[in-house]
Order: sequence, then structure tokens, then C-alpha cells
Amino acid sequence: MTSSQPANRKSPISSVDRIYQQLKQMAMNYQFRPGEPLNEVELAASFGVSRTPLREVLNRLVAEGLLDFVPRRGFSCRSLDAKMIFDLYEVRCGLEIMSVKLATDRASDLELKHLHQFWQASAQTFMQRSPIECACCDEQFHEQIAALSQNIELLRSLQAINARVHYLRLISMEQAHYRRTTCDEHQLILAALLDRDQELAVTCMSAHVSLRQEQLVEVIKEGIARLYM
Amino acid sequence: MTSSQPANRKSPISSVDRIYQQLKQMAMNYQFRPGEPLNEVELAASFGVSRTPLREVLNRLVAEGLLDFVPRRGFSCRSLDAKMIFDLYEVRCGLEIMSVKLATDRASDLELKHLHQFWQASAQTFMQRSPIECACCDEQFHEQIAALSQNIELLRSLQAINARVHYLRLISMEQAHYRRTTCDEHQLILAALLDRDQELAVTCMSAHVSLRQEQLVEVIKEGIARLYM
DNA sequence: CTTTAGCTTCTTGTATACAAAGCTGCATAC
DNA sequence: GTATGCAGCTTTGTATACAAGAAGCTAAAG
Repeated sequence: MTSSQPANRKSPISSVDRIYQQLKQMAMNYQFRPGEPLNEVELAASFGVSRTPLREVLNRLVAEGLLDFVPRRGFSCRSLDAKMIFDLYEVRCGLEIMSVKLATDRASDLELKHLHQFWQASAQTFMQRSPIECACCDEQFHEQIAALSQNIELLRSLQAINARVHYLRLISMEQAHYRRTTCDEHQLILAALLDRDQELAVTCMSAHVSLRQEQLVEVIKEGIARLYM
Repeated sequence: MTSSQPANRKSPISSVDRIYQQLKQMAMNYQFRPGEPLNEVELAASFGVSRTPLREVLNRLVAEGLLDFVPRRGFSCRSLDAKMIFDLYEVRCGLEIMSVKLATDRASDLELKHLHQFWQASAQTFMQRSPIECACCDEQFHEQIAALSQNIELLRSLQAINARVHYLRLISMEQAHYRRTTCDEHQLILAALLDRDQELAVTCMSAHVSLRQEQLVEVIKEGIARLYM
């Protein structure tokens, strides 16, 4: 996902880095209920650290939109608000279109070949995998295309949004139907990219993301239900 | 700019909020040299606080891309890298196009009228104002259009980018030539919006941002020179 | 029975202290 | 003359302590 630095030397992985990864996963997967206040003392104890490094992590996650914060009232799990999700998908759609557009211009043949190989390997076992694995594969596919745009900021923006909608991707991947269409649509996008047919690639990507947007109401409903059962 | 909460009640403005605003301004305007390490003790003292709240602010600014951070080596001013700026402008261009597209669909007549009034008032005195004021006016114009998209996440993304390219906007506004063309181009965008001519609005906005992108090499050169004199 | 005032407790905001890692510079060895 | 290693200083990472604000609870009054 977002992780970057390859543990420069040794592999110290400072404690704040470790709890950042863990808390981020928890926030992405709504392991806290929407709006649930996070008790700093409790959380710190559960990670075996003091409040100081924990708060630094919490601040980072707030800045990334994965947690909420109100002064003097503390940190809490972000809400799962339909309007916000729609907004995120709308922005995502725009970023994805930029990605394919730039990728057709800038990706090398070798890069496209690697993407192709990656997706062939993924698709082969896609229907047998766990929803979590499918969601991650899906994210990787899209983020690899963004990477081919050679625009790091575009990639980072997309990654930030993907982290925030991860939970819903997960929910949708639990239905075989969504998995199948995802698979098919990725193939179309890939084919257009390999042909370097920019217009077609944009059309396919646009259709792909828009379709997900239409299914969003159902997925959000399911996602909220899941949290309260 | 980004600021949000209207000081819920009273006006306590916690110290971390205060130093956040200040440090953000300093980072936006490159009041530290690119790559310059920030001494926590020194900085904390200069703000009259301890390292704890300062570090929370620094972490936030790192997450927003306004500062750099390397574990065990501390915080430093972000670099002023041409490639990064180009990437940001490319993403910005995409977001701005989304903004006008959505704004023509969703803005009410009243909202468009307000935008019109705002820009008329600004344009009148544009050539007499300070570069700082012009840069802020420019940002506001674009952010108001993004707000008309009714998409909060789109607005936030654009604001985040604007904060990161603020310094270069400032530099460019010091030249009367850039100010004039900005003014003219905004008028064109505005006219298209008022006509609700989506295609034209997109064309104008696209031309506007692309033109800035072309001038970017010069502006970056000037910006870097300014920092080392 | 409901409401509110005041007290208690819990939680967050911030300062400070200390440990550990990094950097600098000098001295010694080759 | 260059390189290497060690000592001391600087700076960051994290724990802890304490102050101040919010929340909850009890008790008394209407």
C-alpha cells in the first residue's frame, strides 16, 4: 500500500512506524465503529507504548482522513458517510482517468508487459481468493497504472483515496458477482493500454469506475450493516 | 485557505492550532531553505511551547507534504524540486477540470453570481495589489469554483495542492505580465461558467492551467534564485 | 419525577526528563 | 597525507508527570 522506505539500513522500524501501520490497517477496515471515540491511554497500552508516540500516529492518520479529531474531545473513528464516499469516488474517477491517459503516453513496453503479467497471474486465481486479497489486488492494479503515469503525486493522491475506501472495496469483493465484473473490466482496460489506445482506455476506465459508483449505494448499506452486527 | 472550524465557542484556539497556522505559512512560503533541517528545540522555543505540541504540528505538515521527515534525523524543509512541481501542476490541472465540469452542472445561479461579484471586485484592484494578495485572490477564485462542485473532497485535494505550490504562485504574481493574463483568463472562465457552457469552461480552464505549466520553468528558476539571495 | 448544581473522575494538552542514536572533531596509526 | 576510531556533544525518541477541561454522578430542590 502506502509504505515506502525500504528500511534504509538494518531494520529498526521505529515503534511509531510499527503502530502507524497497525492503526492504519485498523482504521482502513473500520475496526472501530464510526464515531467511536479512541481512548489514548487504552490504545497506547494495547500497543505497549506511551501516549506520546501514539498521538503522533493519530495526528498523521487524521491528516490522511482516516480518523477524526476534535480539540479537547480527542480522536475518534471517522464516520461512514455516503456523501463523503460518493465524493471520494468522484475524485477517484478523475484521477484514474488521468492515470490511464498518462500511462498510455508514458509507460514503456516493458512496464506494460509487467502490468499484464501481474494481472494475468492475479486473474487466474481471482475467484478462489479471499475478499481481502481481491481488494488488495484490485488496489494494486489501479495503483500500478497510476505509477505508470510517472506522476508520483497522482499516485499518492490515488493511494490516499484507496486507503479511505478500502473497507467498501472489501465488502464489494465478498460478492462473486462484483469480483467477476472487476476481472472482466480490468482485462478490457489492460487490452486498451497494451494497444496504446488512449481513447478506449479512458472509456473503459471511466465505465469501470462509474459502474462501481452506481453499485455504491448497495455496498455502503451492506458495509454499515456489517459494522453493527 | 485550509482553515475550517470557526472556533466552536469562545475563542481558545489551542496553542497547537496557533503554531500550526504559523508553521504552515512559513513552510508554504519557504521561509526555510529547501532541505534545511528544523531544530525542534529551537523552533519550540521560538514559539514559546515545548517539543511535544510542536512535533504534533510537524507531523501534520509532513502528512500534508509541506515538510519532510526522516526517522532519527528529524524534520526538514521540503525540497523545491521541478519534477515534483510539474507533477503537482498536472494533478491540479485534472482537479480544476473536474471542478469546472461539476460546477457548471451543480452550482446555483446565486452561487455563480457571488463568484462573479467576488471576481469583479478582485479584478478591479488586481494590478494595484501586492503579490501576496494576488496569489491569495487567485487561490480563492479557483477554490471557490471547486466549492461549487459541491464535492468537499475535490475541494480539499485542490487546497492541499495549492498550499504546496503557493510559493511559486507568489513568485509569478510579482510580474505584472502574469497578473494581467491571469486576470483575463479568469474572466473567460467566469463567462463560460455564467453561460453554463461546460465545454467552453473546460477549454478555458485547461488552457489557463496549461499556460501556467509552460511558464513554470521560468518561475521555478526565479523561485530558487530568490531563496539563495 | 424531573432538573440542576456541585463534586468527582476521567481524559486530553503540554512540559519535562532521560535514554539512545547521530554527528563532529581530534588524535592516532598506517 | 589520508584514513580510522574514539570521546564528547547534539538531537531525536519516548515515558512520565501534572494541569486543565469535559463528562458523569449524586444529591438536593422545585
